[in-house]
Amino acid sequence: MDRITPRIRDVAQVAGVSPATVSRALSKPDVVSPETLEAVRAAVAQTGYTINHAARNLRQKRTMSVVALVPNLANPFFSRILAGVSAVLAQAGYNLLVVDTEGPGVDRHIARTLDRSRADGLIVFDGLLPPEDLQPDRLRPPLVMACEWIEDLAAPRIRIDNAAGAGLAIAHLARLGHRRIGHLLGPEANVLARARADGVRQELAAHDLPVRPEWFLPGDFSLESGRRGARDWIAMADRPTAVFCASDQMACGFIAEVQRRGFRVPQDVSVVGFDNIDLVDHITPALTTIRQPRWSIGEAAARVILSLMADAAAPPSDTLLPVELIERESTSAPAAP
Amino acid sequence: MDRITPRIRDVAQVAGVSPATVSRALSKPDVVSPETLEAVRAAVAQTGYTINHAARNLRQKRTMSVVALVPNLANPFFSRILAGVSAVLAQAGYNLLVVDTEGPGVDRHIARTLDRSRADGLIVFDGLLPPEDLQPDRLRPPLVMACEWIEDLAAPRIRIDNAAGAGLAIAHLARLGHRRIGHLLGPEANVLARARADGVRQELAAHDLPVRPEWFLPGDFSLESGRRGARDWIAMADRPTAVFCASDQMACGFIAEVQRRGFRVPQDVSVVGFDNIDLVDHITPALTTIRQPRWSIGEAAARVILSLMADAAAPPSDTLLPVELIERESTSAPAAP
DNA sequence: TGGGCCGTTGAAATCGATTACAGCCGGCAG
DNA sequence: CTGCCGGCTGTAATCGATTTCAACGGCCCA
Repeated sequence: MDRITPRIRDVAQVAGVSPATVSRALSKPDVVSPETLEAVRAAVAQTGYTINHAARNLRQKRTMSVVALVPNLANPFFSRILAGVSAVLAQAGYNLLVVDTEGPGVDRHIARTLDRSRADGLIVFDGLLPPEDLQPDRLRPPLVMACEWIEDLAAPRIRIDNAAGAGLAIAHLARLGHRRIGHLLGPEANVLARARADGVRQELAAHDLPVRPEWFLPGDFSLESGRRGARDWIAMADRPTAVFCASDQMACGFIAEVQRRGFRVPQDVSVVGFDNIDLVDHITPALTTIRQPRWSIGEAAARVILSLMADAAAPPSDTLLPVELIERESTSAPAAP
Repeated sequence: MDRITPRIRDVAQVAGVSPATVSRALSKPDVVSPETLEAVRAAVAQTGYTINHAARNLRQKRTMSVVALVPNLANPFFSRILAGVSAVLAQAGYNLLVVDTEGPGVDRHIARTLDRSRADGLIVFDGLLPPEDLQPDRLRPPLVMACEWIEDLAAPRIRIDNAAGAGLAIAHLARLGHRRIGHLLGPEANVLARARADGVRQELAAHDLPVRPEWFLPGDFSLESGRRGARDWIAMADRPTAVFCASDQMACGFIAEVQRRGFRVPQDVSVVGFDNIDLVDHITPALTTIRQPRWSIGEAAARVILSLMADAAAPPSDTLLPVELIERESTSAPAAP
C-alpha cells in the first residue's frame, strides 16, 4: 500500500540515510559526500519526490514569493511592468503572484490577508487601497509602491515624474504654437491624475498660457470617458485647439469620438496621450504620447523589494524614472484662426 | 519581551482556554459556547493575532488558492477572463493567483513546480506548455484548460467554437458580396489559430469561394504582424477584397498599415477581427469582429475547477461557449470591380 | 599515544495550526 | 440511584521539512 505522496522520509529510507541528510543533499549539495548525494539523487528519482512547500514555508518562515497588487488587470498598461518584475524576481529565485484588487467578489481589504505567512514581499500598484490595511507592523511583509502611491504610507516608491511628463506634453503643444490647451483629467481620487493635472497647470503658467477651469475635462482613464471628453470638447463654445489626455486609453476614445463627429486629428485638434501603450502606435493617426519606461519600472520595483526583503531596515526611498515625449502624428500646429 | 508574531497559543493563554478551542472558535464558531467565543474574540483583538497560512496549509493539505497560467499578461485579452474567474472563486472562498508563463527569467517548466502544496487547482490558458509537465499524477492538482488547450492532455476544456467563429466572419463577408477573401493567420503552433484557419477553409468551401493558399498570410496575433500582413496584402498582384484577421490586435495593425499606405477601410478592403477587445470599438473605423464571451469563459473555468477540486473523479468535460458577430464599420460590400 | 579538528551524519526539536480522541459535567430516562 | 447521552473542552498526535546539536570516524600533530 503506497502513500499518496512521497515524503522526505520515504526518500531517506530508499537512499538508506536520514531525512536530515536528504534535506541537506537537496538544499546544500556541497556539505554531503558525493556518494551520499548520488544515492539521494537516485532515491528522489525513484520515488518521484517533490518538496512540500507548505512544510518548508512553515519551517523557514518564508515563501519565496512576492505578491503584486494591481488595481485592474484589464488595463494593458500593467502587463509589461509585471513582466519586468517577474524577470528580476525569477533571477533571484522568487515567484511573482499577481492579484487583482478590483472587481466583484474581491475584498477591498485583501491586503490585510497578505501577511508574512503568505508572501515575503508586496508590490502595490494601487494607490486607492485603504492605508490602514498596509501600515507597517510585525505581520506585514516589506512593501514597495510602484506607479501609484498612497500618501499616508511610508514605503519606498518607484514612479515616474508625472508632473514633468505632463509638462513635456504641454511644452510640446506650446512649441507647435497652441495657446488654447485643454486637459482631459484622470479620476479625481487618483494620485497620478492629480500629479499630471498639477504638471499641466505649472507648465501652462510657465508659458504664460491661460489656465481655464472649463478646459479641464473630467475623465477616469477609461476609453469611454475619452469619448465623453470628446463630446464635452465638441459642445464647448470656445474650444481648445489641443487636448492633453491623462491616459492613452482616453486619448483613443477621444480621437475616435471626434473623428466620428467629423473632426480631423490633428488638423482640427491636436491630441497627446500618456503611457505609450503598445496599441497607440497603430491607430490612425498614430498617437503622440508620453512614454513611461514600463519594463524599467518593473525592474526597479523588483530590485527594491529584493533589497528590502534582504534587509528590512532600509529607509523609504523614492525612485523617479524618466519619461520621454514620443512625437507621432496626432499633433501639429493649430489651424490658422 | 514579546514575540515577533502572536500564535494561536498566545491567544489561548490570554483567553484562558486551550489552542484547540481557539482554533474551533475561529473556524467553527457554532461548536463553542457563546462565552468562550466572546473571550476568544477579545483575545484575538487584544493580541492582534492573524493566522499562519503556512501552518494551516500544511495541516489541512490545501491552500485555498487556484493558480492561473497565462501565456502573456501583455495581452489585454485575458484581463476580463481573469476577472470572471476571480469573482467566482472569491465567492467560494478561494484566492486567484496569476502567473505569466512567458518572458525572460520565467521557466518554461513552471507548471512542474505547481504541485498540490502550492495550489489546489490550476487553470491553464497556455496551449504551448510542455504536456509532460502536466500529466495527471498524484502530485498535480486538478486542472482545467481554458481558451487554448493541449492536444495530448486529458482535462476539462472551456473554450469557444473557434471554427464556428471564423465561419461567422467568412459568412458575413460572403453575404456582403465578397468573393475574394483572405485570412491573416495566427501563430502556426497555436491551436486557436489552427482551429480558426480550418473554420475559414470550411466556410469558404461552403460558399463555393476560392481557397487560395497565397491568401492565407502568416501572422502571430501581434500588432506588428498585422502590419506585416498589410504589407503582404498590398504587395499582392491579385488582392482579396476582404481580410479576416485571427486576432483583433492583428486587425488593428493591419488597418493602421493599409491606411498609412493610402488605402481606405472598408472601401478598399473590408477587415474582420477576432476577440472583441475593448479598444476595437474605439478605433476608426470601428472594427467588425467576433466576440468571445470573456467574462463567461472565466466564470465557467472557475466553476469547473471548483467542482473538480470538490470531486476529483469528474470526467474530462468540454464546455463550448457561443461566439457572436459584432458588425461595425470596418466591413462593407466590395467596391465594384 | 593522546588530543583536537574537520567532514559527515543522525536524533530530535521545531515551525504553528488542526483534529482525533478522550474526559468532564449536567440532565434525563429507566 | 445508575447509566447514558450530548455539549463543550483539553491533551496530544499530526502535517513534512529544516536545523540545532551532538557524535562518530579519521587524520594530523604534538
